[in-house]
Amino acid sequence: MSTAQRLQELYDRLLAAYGPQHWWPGETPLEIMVGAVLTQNTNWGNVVKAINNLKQAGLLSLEALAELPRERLAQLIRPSGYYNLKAGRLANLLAMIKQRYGGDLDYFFSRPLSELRQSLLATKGIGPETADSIALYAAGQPIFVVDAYTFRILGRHGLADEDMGYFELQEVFMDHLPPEAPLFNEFHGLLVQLGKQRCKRSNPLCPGCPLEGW
DNA sequence: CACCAGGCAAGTA
DNA sequence: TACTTGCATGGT
Repeated sequence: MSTAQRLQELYDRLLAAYGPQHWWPGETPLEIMVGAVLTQNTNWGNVVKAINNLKQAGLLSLEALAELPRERLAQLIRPSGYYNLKAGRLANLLAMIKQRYGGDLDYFFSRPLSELRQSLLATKGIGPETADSIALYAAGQPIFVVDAYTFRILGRHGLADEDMGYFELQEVFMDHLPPEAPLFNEFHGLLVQLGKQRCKRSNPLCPGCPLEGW
């Protein structure tokens, strides 16, 4: 069984079990980008509270966020945790987009994938997963997003080993799947859905697991 | 009550 | 280079 075939079966099983996830759970590219930073090591429910605070204050726009005092921003995103840290990270990101791309979000997202990722990764506080989440889900570009669930699930089933890093695991997907954003989008969403199902670390063969025997 | 969640960067040896 | 630690809220 080739890696390509195994990945295809993984995808098919998850899709059959959970159906389309239509990710990212956010309405605009800006909201998706902000959510990608806020969800770093944080439960999504807390991120929703933080984003709602920004929405209700009418501050969920590039201009408003960029002009917001750091302390005020921190208080608004408080429910998402690490709020001082994340306020700084958001500010770094907004500053980068302003400085390099004139604050034009559509233009920024339309840059070639390599440049987009390079700019994101050069921003302090934006690591591989956050950068790729923004590139895929906010910009719609074909890059596979790896996260803690991806390591756990693929590791448990023999497609990733312990010493594998982010970019290595990413290559497992990129090297064996067609580079299509809609596929990468759905695949990652499905992996997170499985990861959240409480089928976590101890019991790969819990009853009814869609990956039974995979 | 302890543990965890869709990371990342800085510090230590 | 390879570990370890700080960051923080809210749900289970």
